[in-house]
Amino acid sequence: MSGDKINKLATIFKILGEPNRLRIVTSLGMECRPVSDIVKATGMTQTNVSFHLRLLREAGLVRPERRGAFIYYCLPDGELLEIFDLLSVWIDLKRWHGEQEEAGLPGSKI
Amino acid sequence: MSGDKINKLATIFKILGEPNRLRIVTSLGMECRPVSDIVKATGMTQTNVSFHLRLLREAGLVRPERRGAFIYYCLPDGELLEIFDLLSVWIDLKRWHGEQEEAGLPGSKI
DNA sequence: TACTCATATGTGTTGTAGCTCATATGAATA
DNA sequence: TATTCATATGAGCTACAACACATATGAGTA
Repeated sequence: MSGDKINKLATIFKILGEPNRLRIVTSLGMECRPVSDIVKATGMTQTNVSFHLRLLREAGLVRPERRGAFIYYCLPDGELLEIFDLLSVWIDLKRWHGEQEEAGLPGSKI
Repeated sequence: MSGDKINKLATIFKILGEPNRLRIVTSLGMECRPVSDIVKATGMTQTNVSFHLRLLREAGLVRPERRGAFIYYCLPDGELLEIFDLLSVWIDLKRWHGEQEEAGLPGSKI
């Protein structure tokens, strides 16, 4: 994989690697919601939601849409949610046995 | 999606959101390689590779395997790489138009 | 135009991630 | 067992991410 691709991928991962941001994205689902709804749904402060929305927006992970006094935010498409599900299933099935404490070599401290 | 699932997902994303770590993972591909190989392939210092390998290991994203004096690291399975490809294609096709500078509302500064 | 509501943004603080240096551990070999 | 090679780990530094507060902007309405 090219260095450029890796950097873009890492950027997306980093953006999604913040629990509050991931909550915002998943709370959207496939519907567009105004910021005030996201604030209510997540319990975060308005300032903080706006802060994270900007990063998500600049990364292209979320799309704003003004409707009157409100600004609705939407996911660009549903594929992202499908990828989340894939990874989530992967985590449940293949990994995350406890806290991965015993990740070393069997019978050794590495 | 449950809060627990979101946290686990966010943890994985955060781990993969560091370019050097992502380079380590993708440089492994489906083969197991000793740390010294990873050091050569990535150009990072040994200390730093070890530092990141620990995080990857604790997250279950990489599996160590001692062979004599060497410790080989492997990906637990290939599905992870497939997910990377999915996201990478998504980035190329749907997103990342320039630097997303024009992510606001058309004809408005939001 | 003045006022209100919804959202964005600039500034400052604080915790933590990433990195390096020095050193420890553990396997192989003489 | 002494030495060497491969890798891990603890301590300390620095930069940046996440957050809050105060304030600005921009749309709707009286």
